[in-house]
Amino acid sequence: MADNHKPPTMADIARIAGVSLMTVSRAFKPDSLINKETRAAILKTAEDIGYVFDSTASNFRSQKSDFVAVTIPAISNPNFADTVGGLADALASRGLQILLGYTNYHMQNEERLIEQFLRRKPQAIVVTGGKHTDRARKLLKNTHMPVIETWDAPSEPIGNFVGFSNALAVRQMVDHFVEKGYRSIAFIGGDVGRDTRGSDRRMGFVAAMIAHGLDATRLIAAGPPPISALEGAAAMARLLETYPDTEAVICVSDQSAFGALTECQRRGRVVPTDIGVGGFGNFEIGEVSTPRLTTIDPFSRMIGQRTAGLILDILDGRPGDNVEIAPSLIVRESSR
Amino acid sequence: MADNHKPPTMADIARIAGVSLMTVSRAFKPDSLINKETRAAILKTAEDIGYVFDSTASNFRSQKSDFVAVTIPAISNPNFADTVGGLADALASRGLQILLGYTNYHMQNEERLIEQFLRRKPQAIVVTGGKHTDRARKLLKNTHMPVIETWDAPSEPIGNFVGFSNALAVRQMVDHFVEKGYRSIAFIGGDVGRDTRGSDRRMGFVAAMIAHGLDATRLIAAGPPPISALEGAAAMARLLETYPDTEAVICVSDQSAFGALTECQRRGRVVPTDIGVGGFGNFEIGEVSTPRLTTIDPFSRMIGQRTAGLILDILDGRPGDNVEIAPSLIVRESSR
DNA sequence: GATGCTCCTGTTAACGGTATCATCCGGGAT
DNA sequence: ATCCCGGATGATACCGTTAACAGGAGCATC
Repeated sequence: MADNHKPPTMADIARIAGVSLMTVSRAFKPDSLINKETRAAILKTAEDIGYVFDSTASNFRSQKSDFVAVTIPAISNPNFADTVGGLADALASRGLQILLGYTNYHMQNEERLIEQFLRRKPQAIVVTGGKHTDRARKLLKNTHMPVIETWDAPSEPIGNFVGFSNALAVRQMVDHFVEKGYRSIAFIGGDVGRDTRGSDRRMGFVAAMIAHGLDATRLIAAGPPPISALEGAAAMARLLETYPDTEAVICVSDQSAFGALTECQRRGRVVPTDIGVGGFGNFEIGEVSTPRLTTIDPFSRMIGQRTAGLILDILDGRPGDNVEIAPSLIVRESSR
Repeated sequence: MADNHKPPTMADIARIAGVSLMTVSRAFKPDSLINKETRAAILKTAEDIGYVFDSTASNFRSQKSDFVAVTIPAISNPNFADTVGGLADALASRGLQILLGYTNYHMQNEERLIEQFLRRKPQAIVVTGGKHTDRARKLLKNTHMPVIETWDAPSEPIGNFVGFSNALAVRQMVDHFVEKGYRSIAFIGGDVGRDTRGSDRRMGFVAAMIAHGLDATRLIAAGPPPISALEGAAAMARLLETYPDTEAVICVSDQSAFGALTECQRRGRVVPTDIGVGGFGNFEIGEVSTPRLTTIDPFSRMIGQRTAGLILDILDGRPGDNVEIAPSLIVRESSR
């Protein structure tokens, strides 16, 4: 097969098939008014000459893309990966493509990504969390496309949101621990302001402890996210040195909770008898550890699916309602 | 700020700033011939009227996008996530955007994704593995853009590749186990043909065992990928029931190896004394388990970085050389 | 026979940037 | 004065598709 210099266009197909350019165009739209045989002939011609539909030209002329832009803190966090997976699968049925960007937990990067994404005129833009730079907020506010914030329930959402209050979710865990008799409870992580979900969880911990009339000052820093199991273990070591009488610890994620758990075991502290451990995220690691981790399931994948539903609602002109996810406490053997 | 009906274009800026359209266009290209003050004035005007650059129009007219298309089996696999992360970071410096798609370990999905991606005329296309449907191969062969296969070292690459032989990587592990005195060695996973990396690893296991003159028939199925720790544990249970005298097991991934490890412990088999366990992938879970897992580090992130380098080489007209990654055996406490 | 309707096809004019080439200006070399 | 040259700007055509509108053919209805 000789290589001609220019890739074929619809005009080439039109000429060969003996129809007009517009008819060729229609042949490529699934639900357009066109004779079945005409379409078949056109598609065959297209296949024969190796025609490749030009989405760029199509998007340009119709002034809308088939993209949905999404920013997440990190692709390596299974929670966000699940959310994106749910979103992508649900949107694929409508032919919508995900445009994915990683902020590495930096709002500055998020702003840059948003700016880039807006240039492509996506059908909607999905961001993680409810905290953004002023400029990012302004950019999102000024746009006319659906804006969805996820993994949070901001009091002043930019557009809509699909998420939950991280603070309230942690409160569930504190309530559970207190009910089970733990009193001296510590929190690991969420010390770096830029991980807004982490610090929301820590703030939720503090508020809940105060509400129970308990000491809310046992806060251990674990550094910037993402917090690995090893960092969780290091934080646990510091915790036990600073507050040896700690009865329970709640960690910002299952990763760090797993690390904390192993550190307890290394030091001969029996979980959950000597010390209770709670995580966040319902990662697989908490399901296969010994003992298994008490955690909070944020329904990561569902967040993605509901986000997709919300986007489609809005695009179809239906009212777009915020979705409050209700994270669920999963009690396992790492707590009494 | 009242909302006018149409978003502003370069023509609007040109009118307001009193320059030609072309000058406005130049103001947005970093290294174009334009007076510094003129550019500043134009950019200020743009900011004032809330102009958003239209990448679609730009890509359309210049007949090239700033996309690099990438397909991976699953976003939730940390190895692939790392590869994409390395790729995305390295390409971002050149303003290239990743267009990411998940195949869910199905070549059919990969074919569909490739077809979609080609319509956007990306600068390059990156796929995972060296096995594809006939149609996908044909599509990739016919295109004129760089095609990179990763995570494999195919004997007949479509374009270039950045990867390694999964079979040879596993051979390293077998050699290590044999050297340490293990003889009755089993393999878990890789039974489903469609996970080509998994089955390559299993084939590598079989070949290596035969080369050592050992029994290569202890193969345990673990079902379709991705294989969770729980599935790894179940497979281990079956292994110990079928071949109680097994001295060591090599698993298709660290996830499944961790599951196998916990199952051994549940049954009172001491690792690595009673039984040796090896994984693949150098996941964090193998670093925090007790004992820690002997594994193979495929340098996931480096695969992404080197892929980016290769793409840039080709785009810049430099020769594009295949990159053979040399996965490295990491011996830890799960093997003697 | 006129009218209306459905189904299908065609003509034309964009969409918003950039490639290309032309032009203009000021200053240094000739 | 003339020429040349590099920096800066402008005029114009055009990338490949689709929106919008305009028919025409065939058939049923009045």
